Parts: sequence; structure tokens; C-alpha cells
Amino acid sequence: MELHRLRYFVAVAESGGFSKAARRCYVAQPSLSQQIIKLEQELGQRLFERLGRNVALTESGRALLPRARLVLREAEGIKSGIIEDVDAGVGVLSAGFIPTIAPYLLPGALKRFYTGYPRARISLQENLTDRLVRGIVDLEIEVAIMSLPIENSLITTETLFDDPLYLAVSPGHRLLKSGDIRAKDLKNIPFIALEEDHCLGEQVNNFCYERQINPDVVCRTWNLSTIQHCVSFGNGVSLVPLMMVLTDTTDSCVYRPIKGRSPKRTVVAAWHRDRKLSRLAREFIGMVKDEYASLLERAK
Amino acid sequence: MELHRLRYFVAVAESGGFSKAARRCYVAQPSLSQQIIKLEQELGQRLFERLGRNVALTESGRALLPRARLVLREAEGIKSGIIEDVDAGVGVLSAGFIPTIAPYLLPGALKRFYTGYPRARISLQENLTDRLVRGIVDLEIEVAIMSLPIENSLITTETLFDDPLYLAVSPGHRLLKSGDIRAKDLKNIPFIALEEDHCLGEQVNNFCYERQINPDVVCRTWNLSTIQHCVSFGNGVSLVPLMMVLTDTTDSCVYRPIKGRSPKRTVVAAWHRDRKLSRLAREFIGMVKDEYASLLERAK
DNA sequence: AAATTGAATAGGCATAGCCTATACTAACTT
DNA sequence: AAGTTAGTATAGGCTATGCCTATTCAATTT
Repeated sequence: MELHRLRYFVAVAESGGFSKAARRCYVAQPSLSQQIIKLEQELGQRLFERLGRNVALTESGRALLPRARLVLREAEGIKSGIIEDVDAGVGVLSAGFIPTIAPYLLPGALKRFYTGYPRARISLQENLTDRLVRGIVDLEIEVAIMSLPIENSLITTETLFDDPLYLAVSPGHRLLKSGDIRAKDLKNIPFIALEEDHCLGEQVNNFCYERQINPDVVCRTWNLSTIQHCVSFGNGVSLVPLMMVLTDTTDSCVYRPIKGRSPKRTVVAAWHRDRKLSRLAREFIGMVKDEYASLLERAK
Repeated sequence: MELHRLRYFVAVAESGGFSKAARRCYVAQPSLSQQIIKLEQELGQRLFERLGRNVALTESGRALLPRARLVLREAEGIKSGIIEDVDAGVGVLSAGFIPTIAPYLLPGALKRFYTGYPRARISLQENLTDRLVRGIVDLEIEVAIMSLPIENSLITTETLFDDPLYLAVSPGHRLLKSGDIRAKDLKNIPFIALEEDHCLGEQVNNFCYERQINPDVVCRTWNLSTIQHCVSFGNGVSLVPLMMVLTDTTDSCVYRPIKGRSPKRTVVAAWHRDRKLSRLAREFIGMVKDEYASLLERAK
């Protein structure tokens, strides 16, 4: 089944003759006759009744005509169609988030995205950094929102913002009584830590190591919200990202910045070095950034 | 836009690589690469990002994929589709009727047809014999229901039935008092005739001429129902086809057969000599015949 | 009967698509 | 770090397909 044969067929059916159809298609009449014959052979059906100088569709021909028109219309519309689709933001974006960002930025970013591009869809993956990196390299993920460092020369990053880490304590904790809190104040205080598989856990670890704090880790967990609950129950303190602080609507914990060289993580968008980001991806990155800015704004 | 390029494109998109796609399509990898490049040129859009051994769809590629699948699916389904359609009686039948048959047989035949072939459609033309003949010769009409004679060597006919002509008189007409009615009884009686452009008018004319009746034609009309009304008002008598008699639900006229060599017309299906009738056409012809038989049956 | 119109057939030609061979590149191994 | 492997792109030759012209055949028109 080839398209030019369908084109010829439709031309004959519409013009009512091989010669007229040939002129319309800018080919010689024998060429067109041959192609019609081949089409008839391919379908195993006679398509026209040739009666002297008149040509009529057979029953099979009548059945073919609307189908042929449909296929041709679809095929001819492909080029304009894909351009329109891209312009209209129709498409699927494969994005990734690390678990210590997703709960806080994804909901708002998603809302912005679907408002701006109602015909687009997102295929989302929430995973640890190394899995996301693998996904990017394997071209399964177009862009991922994660945190530095990323050690992979195949990956390009664009920094979105710095997310400071705040100290989370239970209400009435004794640290709250002493004005500003500094890194050294954390020494020998019961500490709830995130598993080191998470980059955030690693980052907190490094911070403590650099400041020569040896925290008294009473619990390691996989989940920031678990940490939050542990802290609120007075089991210890922790360092949590500002985006979590800003989206915490409970009053179960009290959060304080760390004075001095305060800890932070750098949030980036990451994609394959050699890949040109799609429009949807670029827009989405911007929306994640906007969402964080809007969290800060609302907190004022 | 050619189909094999779309096939290759879909294969690459689905298999995630040019080599794998080439194996799937049973072509060499370079051939496939070339066709993809040509497709990209044709669309003016890059469809894949080639990154080392990985291949990913671009935004345009993602937009193309569902469209390409659609076109291919439609194209591949054409052959089976038209066969199914023909089997299922999907299609359009171009049929013709002469005006002195259509009102009496068409409604019933149509009902049978749409019951038996709900997905079929009829394109109908009601016209005088010579126009229908022209339509058949020009292949605009596949089959026409009309009456002999038909003088055209391009046309084949199949006789469906003989339709006797009955005498129509007003109730209480004096002819009713004298037992059987014979042709000679019509002499010098006011007569309502059909225009001779209608074959029926011609046929009645011939009948009278052959029997050496010289009817007193008080009115010539174009329409059998006008004749009926004229007769019922006592303006004269007429010869009308039995199918009209059988479908007349009023009691405004009384109908009587003509004894002796009674007049009749022969109703036939006519089509182009060299044309093979479609299944729908053959079925339709049968239904017209059935409808007449059923009129006779009901009248018993 | 001659002329005209239109479809089918025959045969040559050009090109599009396919093939093999090879180059090039990236990623994985040792 | 160098070699190996897997995969895509490029080059060049070949074939087959589609197109062309010329011609034949059939039917209708003049």
C-alpha cells in the first residue's frame, strides 16, 4: 500500500477518467494506468469498471474511496500537524525529581504547567539522584530537578536556586532560648538524620563534618516527613530544607536558620549534555523556579 | 510523504535504535538511516536526537509518532476494511425509478433494503425512461427500475414481473353495471390519459391503437395521482397499473380488470450491458420484485 | 467510413531505495 | 589507557520501480 497509488485512485474516481486524472496528477496516462492496476492487484479487487470511455467505481472502489481520502488527508496534514502540535504545547514531558524536592515543589509546578499547557502531559519519575542520572543518560528522562553535586560528564545542569537548610526543633526546645543558633550549638545534641542514599542526607553529613560537629544521630530515616514527626515528638533536632519549612502548614516543629556559614543545597535542572531541551522542558524548568520564588514570597 | 518512511520512523521510535529498527524492517541499517534523514528533510524537523548509541525522539518526533501510527494503521487496514465493507453491505447504490413505478414500489422496497442492509445508502433518481437510460450509459445510475420497451443496445434488462393495467372508474359508473369489461367498452367514453412522455402513457396509447379504440381523451396529465382524482370526480375513466390499484387506500375510485387480451406493462430492472452488478444492486432488484409480490399477496 | 477520444500494452530510461563496505563515534573492558 | 564492541553515518554500486514515448486497441462521434 503506497500513497501515490491512493492519490491516483482518488484522482481517477473524482475526475471520472484515467486521462483526466493523469493530467491532474501531472503524469502520463500509462503510468497512472499501471499504478491503478498494481493497486487492484495488491487489493485483489477490481476498483473500476472500464467501459469504453467511461469509468465507474466498482463496489470495492466505492468502499475504498473514503478510506483512501482519509489516509491521504491524514498524511498530507502530518507536516502542518506536528508543527501545530509543537506550537500548541501538545506533547509529553518526561521529568524527574528527587524525593527531597518533589513533595514541596512538584504540586505547585504541576499546577502552573497544566494551566499554561493544558494539552501537555508529564510523565514523572521520583527517584534518588543516581537513578535519575541513569534515566537521563539512557534518554528516558528529559529533565530532572535535583541537587548538586552531580558527577557525570554527560549531564548539563542549570542552577535554579540555593535552598538553605534550617534547623528543625520541637516547640519549646532549649535551643530556642539562646538567640541566634550557630553550627557549633548542634554538637552533642540528639539528631535525626536522613539516610545517606539521599543527596540531602549526604549534604547534611558533609556540613557537620566540615564544621567538625559530631552529631548524636539517634535515628536515620528515609523520609523527610518522618524526620519532621520525630522532631515534633522531641526525639531530636534535624536540618531540613527551606522549601519544606515553607510548605509545612502544621505548627508541630519550629524552624530556625543557622547563623554564620549556613548550610544549603543547590537545586538544579539537569539534562543530557548533547540534548536540545524541548520547549515544554524549558518552560517546566522555569515554572519550578517560579514556584520556589513564590514560596519565599508567600512566607514574608 | 511516503508510507515506508513512516514505517521506518515508527520502528526506530519503538525499538529505540536504527540498527534494531532495521532488523525489524528487514532492511540494512544504512537504508533505514537514509530514509529517516529524508523524512526529516521533508518535514524540516529533526525527529531523533542521536546521542552515541542512544536515540531519543525530539519534540517534533513525539508529535509525529501518534500521527504516523494512525496513518499506518489506516493504510494497513484498507484492504481488510474494504472487503469487510463489501461483505457488510456498506456502500451507496445509485438507483433509478420511472415516476409511474416509484410511488408504489419504492417505499416498500426501501424499507426492505434498509432492514437488510442498515449500513447501505441509496442515491435515488426518479425520471423518465430516456433520462434513466442516459444515466445508466453514463454510469451515473447502476440499476433502474422501469418498463419495456427500452431501445438501447448498451442496456441489459431483467424482467421482474408483468403489471396489468386496470380500468379506473368513479364509483357508480355505468360501466360497472355490465358484468365483465372489455376493451371495446372503452370506445367513445371520456378518458383521462397520461402524457406520452411517460412510457405508461405511450403504452396505453398503443393498447388503444391496437384494439382500434379511439378514446375520447378529455384530459392529459403528468401524474397518475392527478388521473386518479380526475376519475374519482367523474371526469372520465383511465387505465392505471395494478401496483397503483393495490396501494390505493382510498375508496374514491373503482378498479376493474379488462377482460380478453388485457393490457399490461412489463417492469424490468435495467443496467449497463458490460457492468457487473454490485451485490447491493442485485439485492435491491430482488426486493423490488418481492415488494410487488407482497402487494399481490396482501390484496387477496 | 473516417476521425477522435481514451485506455492498455510494450519497451527504454532514470531515479529512488537497497545493498555492501567502510569510516566514525561513544561507551564499555581489560 | 588502550582495545573492543556496538551503533550510526557515508560512499559507491546495483536493481527495481515508476515514468516516459510510441503504439495498439476499442468505442463513440462526425
